[in-house]
Amino acid sequence: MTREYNFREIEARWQETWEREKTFKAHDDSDRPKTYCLEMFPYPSGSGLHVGHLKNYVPMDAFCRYKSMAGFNVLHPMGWDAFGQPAENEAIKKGRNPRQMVPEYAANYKRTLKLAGCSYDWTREIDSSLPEYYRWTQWIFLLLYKKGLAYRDTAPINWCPSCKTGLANEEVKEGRCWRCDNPVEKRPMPQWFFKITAYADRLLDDLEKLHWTEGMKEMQRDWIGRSEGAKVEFKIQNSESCPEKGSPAQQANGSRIQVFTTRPDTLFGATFMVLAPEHHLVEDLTLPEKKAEVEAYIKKTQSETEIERLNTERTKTGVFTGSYATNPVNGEKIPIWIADYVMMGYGTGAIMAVPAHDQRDFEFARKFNIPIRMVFRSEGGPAGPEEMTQAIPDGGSMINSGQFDGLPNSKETISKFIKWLEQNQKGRGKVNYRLRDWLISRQRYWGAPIPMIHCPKCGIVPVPEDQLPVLLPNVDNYHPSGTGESPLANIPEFVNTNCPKCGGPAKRETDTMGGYACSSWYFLRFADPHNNDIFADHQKLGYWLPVDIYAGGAEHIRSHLLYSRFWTKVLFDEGYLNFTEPFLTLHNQGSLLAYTPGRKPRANENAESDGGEARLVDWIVLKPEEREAFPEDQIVWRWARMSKSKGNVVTPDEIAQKYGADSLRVYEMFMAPFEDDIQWTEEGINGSFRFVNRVWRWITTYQPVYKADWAAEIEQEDHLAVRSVRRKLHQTIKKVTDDMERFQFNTSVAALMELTNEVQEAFPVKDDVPAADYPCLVSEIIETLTLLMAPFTPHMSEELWQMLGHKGTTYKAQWPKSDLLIAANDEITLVVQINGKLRDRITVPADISDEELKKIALNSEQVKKYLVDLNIKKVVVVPKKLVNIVG
RNA sequence: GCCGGGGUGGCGGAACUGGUAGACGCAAGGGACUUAAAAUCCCUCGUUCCUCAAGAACGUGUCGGUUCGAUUCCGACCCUCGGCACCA
Repeated sequence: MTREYNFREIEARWQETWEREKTFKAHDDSDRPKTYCLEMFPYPSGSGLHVGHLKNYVPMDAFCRYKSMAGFNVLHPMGWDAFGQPAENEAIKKGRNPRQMVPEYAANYKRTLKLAGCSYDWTREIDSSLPEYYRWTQWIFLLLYKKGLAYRDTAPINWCPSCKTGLANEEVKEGRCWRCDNPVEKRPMPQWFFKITAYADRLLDDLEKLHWTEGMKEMQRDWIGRSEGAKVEFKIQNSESCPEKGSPAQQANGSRIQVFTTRPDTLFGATFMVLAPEHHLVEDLTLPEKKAEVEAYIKKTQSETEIERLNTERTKTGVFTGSYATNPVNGEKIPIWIADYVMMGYGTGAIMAVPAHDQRDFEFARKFNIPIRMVFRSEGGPAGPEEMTQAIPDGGSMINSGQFDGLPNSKETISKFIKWLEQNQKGRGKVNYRLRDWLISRQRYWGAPIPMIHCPKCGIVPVPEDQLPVLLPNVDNYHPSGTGESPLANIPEFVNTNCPKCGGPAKRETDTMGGYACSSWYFLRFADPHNNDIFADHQKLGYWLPVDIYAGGAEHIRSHLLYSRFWTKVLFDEGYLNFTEPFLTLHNQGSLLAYTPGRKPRANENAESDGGEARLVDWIVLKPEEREAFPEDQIVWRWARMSKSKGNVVTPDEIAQKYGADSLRVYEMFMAPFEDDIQWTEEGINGSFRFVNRVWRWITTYQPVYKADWAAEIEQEDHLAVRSVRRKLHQTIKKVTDDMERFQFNTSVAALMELTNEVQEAFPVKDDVPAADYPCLVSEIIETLTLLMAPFTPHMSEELWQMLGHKGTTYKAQWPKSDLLIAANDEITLVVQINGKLRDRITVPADISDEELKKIALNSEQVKKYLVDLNIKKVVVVPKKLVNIVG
């Protein structure tokens, strides 16, 4: 009586039904508790979705379906991160206008997500490149500006010569552009920044509230990089060549150099100072006779890429400026050097160097013969600098440190130094961050225009809110200018405007906002995506937000999450939100790996890689055209992340065609935990396909036996002979429910497989109509299994559900409840150990007492033969589980 | 170098708060059905010893510790993946 499992027809039909019935529409008013589940919205690329992308979408979809069945009002929206460089670069490559291209690509993504059976509320679809969306991105920019959190500054920025635009600090990975992987340069440019550093402590402290893994929190902490210490002022001594007067710059700066140090306790050991070559005082501090040398050094460091400078292995270099400073604690005259191991971007760009207790300073001092002075010493350690082979970071007690001598080298002593500095006005306690302000300006076309106007009279004036959005003009040529200016600068109709303040002629800001601006608040928009009066209605935000479960790639941990958390806090401070953290729980999905042919690099391929001594490559993917002629025995196969560029992608379309979307879903959830990578194999998906088929076959076989009112009569039915099946059923309900809550899809599927195996053994699939021995139990299994499968195989479950005579969708059906009495085992396996070694397993009643357990264990034939020459010292009994006989 | 995750059969992976290691699946081998194949169903499947069985020993990266008992806890080390890195 089995029916054919025609998955192609079934899946297409139910996808249409869901769309027609708006099954997944989230309602803003409901008695049910809400849950907001969100995947990071994708940039819809031209190559479309492959099965690897579904590693995120499919499990999250199963989770949403489960939550809906468990009684929640689920918000599960989707949109497109379409504004920014990836889309623009793609459009340039294809010679297309992003305005037309993006919707096409988005439509293809949407089609594929529907094909995979994903349950999105498409009425909330958003596209960050549409004016009705970016109007609010601009609005938030103005809000930040009003709060003094958006500012313009000319500073050396990370410049990607390939993308021809500036990059935020977070977008630089190992000195390379996160998008195109080319080395970045430093370039001074007037740019817009967001003052995220003002929120550094809150971004750090609030991590405590979140259900993120320790690893993810730690990454955010690392990136924020809080360190406590002191800011200390070193007076510049007038140089001997011009004894009485400092240069104008020296006077303007009060003739002082500010340094940040985490170790003010080592101040007495500071025997020189080092400034970053870019430090603004360098020019003034350089004596005429040192000028040539210093300038040559600066030139040399400028030509170094960020990558070269990041290399910690190389030896220290630097030059003496000829000037001296005064050590504030002991009045000593110490030389001022410049060296590239001091970075302008961290702290004040200047350090006090304590060679005895800092390894970098030690190396530098040894190389340039600068005195080394210990300021603490421990017993057994080196007695003096001449005995040192490396810096000693801490320990022992203070020496050579005036009134501090004898104190232990400890945190308390550091506090005493800071107090002393503050009392004597030589410095003060200071917290420093690695985090730098967020560079938002892009000299590119495809982004939200920064809503600012430059007026010759009034200066920088924000665009009034009622004039938003500042529309991105439609143009033919949107290529980067290459001059460093945005393409918008060449469009007079856009640039020329009137000052909102004085009405006079003025010019618009031509930079656009980087894509991260759009993605820093989209999760708020989903609560109320079509609102034209505000970015989202306060009440709706209050109902839906914050996001309960957020899932996405680990590559976004530092930038996107940091920026989103920052904006959320700003909007909270302004009273727009009633929560301070947007994403309560966070999951990072693993990737899908494909077995990929490659080859060893040729001799020249590593040597001349751009950017100097870059990473060593030991494997290069074979391009399809290259593979044809490549000798088979020289191919090196590896598991590599699926991506279009590697030519190893598998599309959902081809898999849905061959095995069905439901089998694909089961496979992606079953093969590994959510966070782990999956090695894609066709055999694997075939295994999932077999499982789905078995469920289908079993349920359709026994469907004639099904009675919808089984629940009323099942307690009267005598199914003692098959009670273990019913027990297994209820154990499985519990197992799957618990695992879903913990985001453990792989073990959920495994539990369903176990159940299916056991059910099939008790009620085999035969060709003839099965005997209806236990109609109520069979009905319970049919119904429960159909529903338990629904999150994993939604199409098949809908089909079966309808076949059983139910109206409506499984999405709104009630998730099965486990009856703990039925699930309870009436027998347990007693494990008998002797000295911790397994000797016997005995089946005993579940309600057995400890005494009986002990008795049974000692009487076991298996055990007895070991007991002959064993002097029993002790018997450990673990209730209802185990007996360990110790001799 | 620092921080974080992880090392379990031929493979992917299970094992709740210390208590039966290897669930579930893949691959492999054998068998049933079939003219045949596919599909399906049944059996075997960590290693070693023993002719087989019964049974035994070993076994969760390595070494050591705590414990009646350790994949699980502690210490040291090795490998691997991810993040950060002349961060003052």
